[in-house]
This record gives sequence, C-alpha cells and structure tokens, in this order.
Amino acid sequence: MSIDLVQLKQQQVEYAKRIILRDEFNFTIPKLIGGTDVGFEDGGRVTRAAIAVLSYPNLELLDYQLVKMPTTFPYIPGYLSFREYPALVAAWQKITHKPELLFVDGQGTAHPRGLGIASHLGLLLDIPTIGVAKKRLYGQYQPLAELPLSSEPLLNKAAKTQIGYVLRSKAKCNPLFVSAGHRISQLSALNWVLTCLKGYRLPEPTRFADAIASNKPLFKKWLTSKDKS
DNA sequence: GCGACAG
DNA sequence: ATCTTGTCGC
Repeated sequence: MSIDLVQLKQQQVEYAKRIILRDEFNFTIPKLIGGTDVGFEDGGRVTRAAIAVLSYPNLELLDYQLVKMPTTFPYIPGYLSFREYPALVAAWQKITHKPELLFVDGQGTAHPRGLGIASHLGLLLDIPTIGVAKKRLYGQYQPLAELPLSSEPLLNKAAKTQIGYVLRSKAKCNPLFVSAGHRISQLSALNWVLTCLKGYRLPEPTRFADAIASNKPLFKKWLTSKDKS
C-alpha cells in the first residue's frame, strides 16, 4: 500500500475551501474548552492521542481521554493531519461532555494549502478549532519583540495575505504560531490563546493535553488530587 | 539545484 | 515526535 501524495494534496485543496474563518464566539462564551496532543510509542508504531477538557473561565482540568492505536501514516511535513487525526477523532468520540472550542497542537490555516491539522480536524468534527504550533511550518514574519504577549502577523508573502500570528507567550521562550483552525476568525484565535495563558509558554488546554499524553507531573498531580476528592 | 520542513 | 543528564538562566 503506497501513499498518493498528489491525491491527498488535492484533497487538502478541496477541504481548505470549506474552512470557515468567521468568528462564532464574539457573543458566545464557551463553558468547556479542549486541548489536544499526540505522542508515539514503539518507534512510532503506536499513536497516543490525548484530549483535555477544561472548564471556562476557570481553566481547570475536568476530564480527559487518552487513546492508543496503531500508526497508519508516516510523518510528512504538510501532511501531519493524515498521521494524527484518526486517533484524535477516536478520543473525541469517547468524550462525554464535548468542548465547544478545541485547541489543536499544530497549524491551522498557517499551512501551504491552508489546511493544517487544526483546520482539518475542525472540519471533520465540525467544531471551532485553533491551531497552536511550537514551530513554524509556513509563512514569513518580522522580528518578534522580546516583550511578553507581543505578536507579529504571519504572512503568506506570495498571496499577500495573513495566515496567523507569531506570539511571544512567555518571556525568553520561543514563540508560538497561532492560526485559525475552523469556524473562528484569525484575531479571535489569537485572543483565545491569550485568554488561556496562565504564565506558561503553552495555553492551559494545550499544556494539560501535553501533560496527559506524556504522563507528566502536572497530570499525575491532578490524578492524585482527584482521588482524594 | 539547494534548503526548509507542524508532530 | 522520540532517545536522554546535567546544566545554565530566570
């Protein structure tokens, strides 16, 4: 079984046309916000997908899902979603109280064809999503100020359009690449990330999903404190 | 032709 | 992403 990248590329182009970059949260406040993170085991043969469910505006971890399944697609820059979405969709289906807004680890529209994993997943699940990536995949930007919470537009120079933001989420840390996923505006995506920052480089939904997927102290602490209550 | 390249 | 200890800086 081989991979037809030409066909998948065309699929991305078609899907990208369906992405909605209109804000649906200007007058609606979510009660639940989710975050995703994906990891791998056994040399990449097993995919681990975590979804964290947080309350809003308290941003406390309420629930989570962690699913493992065989990896079916390699990592190819620009085609990350085909590797990670099956496990994420499976985790999503197991969640009882669905978040109304999902922070996805990876790009949204800041992608060569405007369909990063955040946009792709948002379209598949038909929910508002925001792309929060730790590295740049596509786009150019001006030097970013050191001042915390400063940002720069991320641009598609060829098309002369903005595709996201580069955000200094914490002092002396590498910036985040924030872009709209689906059913949200670019500026609103940035504002929601700012709203969910709590003094760490990653916004809370992403930080908890990361802790769950990698079984970090933050998550272990939550598990034990949950036992007692 | 060469370098860049989410996780 | 993952393999991994100490270490530098705030």
